[in-house]
Amino acid sequence: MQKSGHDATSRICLVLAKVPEGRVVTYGGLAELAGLPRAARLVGQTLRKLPKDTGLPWHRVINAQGKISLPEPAARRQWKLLKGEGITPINGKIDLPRYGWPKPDEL
DNA sequence: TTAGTGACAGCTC
DNA sequence: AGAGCTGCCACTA
Repeated sequence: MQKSGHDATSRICLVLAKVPEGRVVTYGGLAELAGLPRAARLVGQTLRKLPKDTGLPWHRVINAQGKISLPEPAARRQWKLLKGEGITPINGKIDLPRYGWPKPDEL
């Protein structure tokens, strides 16, 4: 959303916007889908800057461990949003193989 | 232009 | 299984 459309930020937002409800994507995965392999950290920085009124599903982004990477206050909100979409943590973690996106095939 | 930083990931102990 | 260390990429000062 800023300059043109070939900025890392823009591409990340574009891919993020494609993440369907009830699914989640890892930082690394999102980076890769955005054409920025190994740039997981950049995704974090980018998401962090997103305005709060953004329509992007920022809450569907979690780390490769299936956990929230945000600091406490925000972490709770993210969990709540995820649960609101039907995503329930198992043992405090999200089952990526199950909720991960994209998914080549639906069971 | 160089150095420092971060909402990560992967490997090792 | 959990904690720690290192690597990586793009961004900001």
